[in-house]
Amino acid sequence: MILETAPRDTKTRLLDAALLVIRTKGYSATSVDDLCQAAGVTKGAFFHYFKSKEELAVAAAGHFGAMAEGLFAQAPYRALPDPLSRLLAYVDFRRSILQGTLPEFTCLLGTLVQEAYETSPAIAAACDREISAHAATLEADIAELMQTQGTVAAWTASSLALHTQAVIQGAFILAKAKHGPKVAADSLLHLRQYLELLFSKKE
Amino acid sequence: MILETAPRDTKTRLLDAALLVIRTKGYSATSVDDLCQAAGVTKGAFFHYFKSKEELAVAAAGHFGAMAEGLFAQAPYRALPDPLSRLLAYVDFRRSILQGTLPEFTCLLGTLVQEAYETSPAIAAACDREISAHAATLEADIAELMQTQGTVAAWTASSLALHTQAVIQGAFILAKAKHGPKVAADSLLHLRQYLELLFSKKE
DNA sequence: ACATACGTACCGACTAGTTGGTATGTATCG
DNA sequence: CGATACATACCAACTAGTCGGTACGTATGT
Repeated sequence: MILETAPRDTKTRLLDAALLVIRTKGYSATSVDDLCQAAGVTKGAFFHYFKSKEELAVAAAGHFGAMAEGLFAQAPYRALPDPLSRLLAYVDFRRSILQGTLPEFTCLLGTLVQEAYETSPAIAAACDREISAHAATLEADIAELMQTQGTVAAWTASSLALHTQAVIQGAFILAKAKHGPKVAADSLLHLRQYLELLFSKKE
Repeated sequence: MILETAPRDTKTRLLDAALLVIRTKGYSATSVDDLCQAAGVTKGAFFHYFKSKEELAVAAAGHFGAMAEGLFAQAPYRALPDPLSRLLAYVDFRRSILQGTLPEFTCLLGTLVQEAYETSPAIAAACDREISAHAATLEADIAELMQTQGTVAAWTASSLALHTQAVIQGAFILAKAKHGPKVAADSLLHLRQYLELLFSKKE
């Protein structure tokens, strides 16, 4: 039995093209024709797989989330033994992937949600889902840290996990304004220092 | 001599409309007709004052920056005597203005630069200018703090000032994803705590 | 073995509406 | 008078989405 390679290929090509083009031009400024051209696919194919541009955006958010999940799950820092090392290494890892051009390392979800939060509930929900899912991967380590160190605080593990994502998203915006990753790397260093100040035991 | 109220009025109406509409729908999704309708002005008037949509965006960035400058310059916290109080009160003030709807309290500059950083150098430069100018108002207090406390660090006053802006921008993105200001307020509390951990003298 | 039937995966011309921008007019003010 | 401040009509280009058609693999019936 021969598995058809074509169908999945075309759909994936469109999703991959969406990641790049939308992160470069923004969602609204990206036309369906742009996407088709970047994917090397016709308009007929586009609307065969997605019934609207909005549906493509929702699927692209899922595609981006799945890609990120794979990237971070496979990353070497995940194998570190204690939660503090893992948390700090997560920030270091995020800093290390600030490579290449801006559309390559910035976040599709932040781009999408900023344009669509008022006009497309479906896109906003998809972005929230993926961002929150990624934050949740940090929450376990943070919760463990708080417990073993007996942290008493006004904030929760969840709020700190989301704060890390806020810093990352904000770092991307500054990187776009200044057209380079340096300012983002600096901001991640401040985030790292905050986590160290919170959880490093003072001897 | 009677100052003509009309010309400046029309131009300001367009700029004010731009602040609201662009923050709601995004830059690309906002048409010139949208702007004219929101401002109660015709297309002829629009192109009388701005020779292109892009030029309007650059002017709107400046308008937003000027508005912010006034708001923060007049804010009561500015009168506090010591730099640490002023810095922490700045964060508290930013938290206190997370009121009303999202388009009312989010940042036009972050919205604009994310959409235009690759496609419009003029808009990107305008956003960078305004964001950096606002960050600079914090830099003096941070530098003074570092000096009086003899802070020895790998980071600079400038990088910490920019980091505060990254947190704020990222907080807005999360607020948009979750459609409410609570997550943003929580993130600002983490920023406040970071600043306290950095600068509060342990007695 | 072969015909019929059907579903999936496309293709690309087309349309109705929208876009940023222009051309040309007029009204008012100094 | 001439300059400024609009208003209105208009246009070429582009927009998302549609639709009739094709190519091809597979299942079924005889």
